[in-house]
Amino acid sequence: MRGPTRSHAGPIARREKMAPTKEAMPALPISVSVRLRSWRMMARSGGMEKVEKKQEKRESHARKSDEVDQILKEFNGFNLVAHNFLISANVDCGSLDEARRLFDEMPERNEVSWTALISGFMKYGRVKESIWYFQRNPFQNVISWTAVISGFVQNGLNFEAIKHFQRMLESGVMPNNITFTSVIRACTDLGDFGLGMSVLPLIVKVGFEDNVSVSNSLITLNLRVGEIELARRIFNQMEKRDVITWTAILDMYVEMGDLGEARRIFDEMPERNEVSCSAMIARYSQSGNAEEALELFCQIMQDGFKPNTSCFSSVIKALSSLKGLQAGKIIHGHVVKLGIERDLYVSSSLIDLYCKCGKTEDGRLLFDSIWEKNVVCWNSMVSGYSLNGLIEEARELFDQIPKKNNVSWNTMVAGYLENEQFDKVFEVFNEMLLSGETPNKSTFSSVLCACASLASLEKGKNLHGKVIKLGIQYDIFVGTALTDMYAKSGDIESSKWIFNRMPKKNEITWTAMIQGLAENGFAEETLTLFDEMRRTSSVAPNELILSAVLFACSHCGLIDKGLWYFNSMEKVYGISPNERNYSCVVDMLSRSGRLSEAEEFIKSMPFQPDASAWAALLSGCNTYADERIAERTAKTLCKLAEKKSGGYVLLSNIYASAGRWIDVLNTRKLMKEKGLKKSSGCSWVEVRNQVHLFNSQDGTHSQSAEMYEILELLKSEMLAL
DNA sequence: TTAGGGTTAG
Repeated sequence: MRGPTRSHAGPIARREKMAPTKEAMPALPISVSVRLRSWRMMARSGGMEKVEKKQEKRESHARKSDEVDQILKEFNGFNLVAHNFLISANVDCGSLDEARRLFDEMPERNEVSWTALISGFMKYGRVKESIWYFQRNPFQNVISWTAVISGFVQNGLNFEAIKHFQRMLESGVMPNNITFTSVIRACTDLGDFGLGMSVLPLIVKVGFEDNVSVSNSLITLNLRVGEIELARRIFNQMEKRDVITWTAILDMYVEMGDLGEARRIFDEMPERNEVSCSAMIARYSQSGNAEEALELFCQIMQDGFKPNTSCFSSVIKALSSLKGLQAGKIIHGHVVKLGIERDLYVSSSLIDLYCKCGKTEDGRLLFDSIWEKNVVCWNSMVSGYSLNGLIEEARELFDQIPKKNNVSWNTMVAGYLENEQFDKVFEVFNEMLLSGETPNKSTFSSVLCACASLASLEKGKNLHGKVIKLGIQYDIFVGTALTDMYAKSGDIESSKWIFNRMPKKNEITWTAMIQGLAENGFAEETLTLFDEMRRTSSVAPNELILSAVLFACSHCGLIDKGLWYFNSMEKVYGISPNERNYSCVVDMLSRSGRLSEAEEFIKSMPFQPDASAWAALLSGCNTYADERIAERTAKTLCKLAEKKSGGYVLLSNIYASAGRWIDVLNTRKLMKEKGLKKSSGCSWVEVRNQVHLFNSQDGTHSQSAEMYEILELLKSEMLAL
């Protein structure tokens, strides 16, 4: 039989009911005690899989139970210590009902019996039952109070934990180091720095300010709320430090963005264990330093360290970002060999790995092989489908998720965005709201991005209002999405307003703003902001930023500056200029009349120049009336038009913009002869959150007849005036 | 009775 919350081997002592005797309770022999303890330790350290394997080799589960029964019989059927051990052993294996049965049967219980059951219920999320026993517990000492407080914290009920801490103090029981550790953890999880630090005077009063566990939890509290200096001060003041202190301090440097220093600490740590190793690998992996994560993993393997499941899940994550399918398969082999493929962290990251490497079917096979899937497995598979363009499969699976969380919704929203089905983005977003799930930073950044793609200012403004209500408008992801949305919708002032108030900006934030300014024609501001970025931030210019800068230089007439930026792209920033960048330079030179230079520049391009480069030159030829170059350029454009479908339309447009109307007519004539049709233009307008499309050739809009009627009416009224 | 580490969305 399986327990309610995880797989278990079943109750340990299925014994017949014995008549308990209260008198004559000799102490349990040490050998028995040790044997029971080792059983318990085994259950604890390795989980039931390990226990089951060991049992297969040595003795059957039933025999072990018989052995325990035998021991109990030897001691007149009842021994308090043995019973307590049995309760703990059952708790460790998740057989809570058997633990309770044993407890209820006991003729006499001590504080250990009570605490074992109370903490046992807490451990498996059965909070109400835990409290029921706690309230009836005659031994409400510091240990059982602490068991309840830490139990609340484990179950995410942090306010309850604090409340019980207050009640404990009111009842006159003094906290110990473990109580303080649990209470500080509750404050950390609540993100309440003030509350956490308000416990400090009591810690000093009771004399635990030098305790390693208490200091460790205080360091973590400070790091979580960004009080890095205070965390460092606590660390410096500690006389004794353990492996947990050192692991926590790794986080401090990661928080400061100094992974190099974190690695130095890791290398110099006086003591390392599998947790500190997995912490370092995870930090590399989470910060996008996949190669380092992989290297460290290999190194600790070479050093003979046995990686745990955390190491595996982090290294698989690193491999999926590197698209390391082959290495991933090797790791998968190790995982199977070690029998840890059932770990949900490992299997979820493996699904992600296969999908990120384009092996969606392999990901699905793995997904189907998992018996007890959690929501992360589902989300990983949904995400896998959508990133491989299988958005319908993603939606189908999404609909089957038994208990969706906000990541499930965000995955689906992001999936539609990635697959450019913007109307679906809003549809799922609305479904999400209706389901009662609260959107978060991730949701808003995706939905705002959809608004930016549609240049849908009304929807974007509406979402901005929601974002303000949640107080997340200057978050790096949301702020960037808002900056981009306003810029793409043409509201550059609002875009600048958000950008200027963002406390932290990354490469994408700067790109959105610089590109936004350039595309909205604010050339000088583009260049000023680019200079500011170089002076004040550590962000390196990327291809998009430099394209925007070139575009701005071209529009400002800053030819030499533009050429200087163009030349520095490869030399200084290591970015190979693309066709767009080359065309931009051609445009720049042509606009300023340096036509021969522009023509030479086109010829020097490392790839086949596209129509836009020649078009820019032709436009310049028209402005500066250079017939010779114009003729050559027009011929080349004609050849290009023949090669490409739709080339004539482009050519005709180019001639039109260059004012060469005879050539326009000739091109159109040529198109007619070849039986080509000009594609129709269209425009759209957004009314009450709905985008209405208008086609220039056919009246596709359902209400076009009514619209024309109203137009006629307006016309006649205007004429009457 | 406790503190440090892991997977999926942006």
